[in-house]
Amino acid sequence: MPRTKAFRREEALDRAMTLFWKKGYHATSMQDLVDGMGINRSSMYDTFGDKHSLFLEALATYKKKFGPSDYYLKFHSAVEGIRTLVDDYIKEIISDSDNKGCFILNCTTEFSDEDKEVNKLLRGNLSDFQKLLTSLIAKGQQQSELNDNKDPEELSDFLIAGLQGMRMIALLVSDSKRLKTIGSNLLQGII
Amino acid sequence: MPRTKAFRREEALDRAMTLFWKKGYHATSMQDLVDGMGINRSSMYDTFGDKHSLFLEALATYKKKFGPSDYYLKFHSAVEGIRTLVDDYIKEIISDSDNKGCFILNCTTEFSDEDKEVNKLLRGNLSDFQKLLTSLIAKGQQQSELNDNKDPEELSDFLIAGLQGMRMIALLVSDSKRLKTIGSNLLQGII
DNA sequence: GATAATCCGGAACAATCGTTCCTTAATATT
DNA sequence: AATATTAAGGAACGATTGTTCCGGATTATC
Repeated sequence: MPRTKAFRREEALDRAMTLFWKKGYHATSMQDLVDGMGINRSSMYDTFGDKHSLFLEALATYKKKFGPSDYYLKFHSAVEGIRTLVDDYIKEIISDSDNKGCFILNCTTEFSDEDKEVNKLLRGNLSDFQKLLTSLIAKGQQQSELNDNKDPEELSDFLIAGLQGMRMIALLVSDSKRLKTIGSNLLQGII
Repeated sequence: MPRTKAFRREEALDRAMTLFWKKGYHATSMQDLVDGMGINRSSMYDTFGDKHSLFLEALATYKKKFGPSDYYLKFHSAVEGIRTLVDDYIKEIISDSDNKGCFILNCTTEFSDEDKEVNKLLRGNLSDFQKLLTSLIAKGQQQSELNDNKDPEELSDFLIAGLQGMRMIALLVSDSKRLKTIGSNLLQGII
């Protein structure tokens, strides 16, 4: 009976994610979204509800696609896992040609405490990141790849701070060599 | 002949700074500013021009008040200067009870490349910060307080990334002990 | 006290904001 | 072919956006 959907929900959501990612929540208008998502205004409201709901879905999509992944736990060497994670992080920054930055970090500054739902997602992402790195570092210490004179959790905090700060610097300075140097200094900090 | 100003320009600008700092550029309306600055709408336009000009002044004010200061160069021990800088940074974060974060970092994510004037100010701030830390680290190496096996500039990048990332984390997690631990790990990274 | 500069209150502007609604077109299932 | 569901097009809503303008109140200087 029903007509098949003429647009793919997932694809439209992907485009919304990119728009919010690039311009932020407040600066992105529904008109921008209608234009950028390639679907009708009515379809947008029917499919995603209001602007805020659409934004939450877009942010959740980003977290799923670009957020912490268990992939890095699968390396035999924990240190190799961490090194790959840092390298991938830098690659992601370098390939961000239009300087969108990290959607999560963008939201962290845009919504201080004004939006509880957004805040919960952001804290969840940070928590996931911390758990991942803590596991990796603990594993590296058990394998004696890493010095075990420091708490894995505290080293994880240190590493996350460094990576996120690196992302911020990259928004103002595009010099891949400098990023790589920061990355290598961060790795030395946890060995 | 002229009536004396009934409000102090500096004080009004200070309040505008706090408003933009807390909510960002796009989310702060002129009505918010009229209410928050405590002056009349007409006076606001007469004194500061349009919204964008007011914002630039507010941001410049922040940079002057909270940006990199040569104060830390005056310590006899460079390491003590750096340590004090890091401690002050952490104190500033902790005392930020309503989670405004860093105005500069907020702007870095809000304006990717859309505003050249803002971007110039942000890059200037980063550059000043780098020069300050590079001087401090170089001085520390000359005084043999620091190991000189690494380039001061690269250590400065490393330190800035860590400090800025710490600020981002603090927006989601309020735990001063964790911040201090990150700070001490950062200091160890440059020794 | 007259003059001139400033501040204030508030109305008004066009433009845009997010959102809703109605009508028409299209198509997969019965 | 009839039906039901979806997408599309577009007008319209009230609210808010940034900005301008005018009239009146205030006050330091002459």
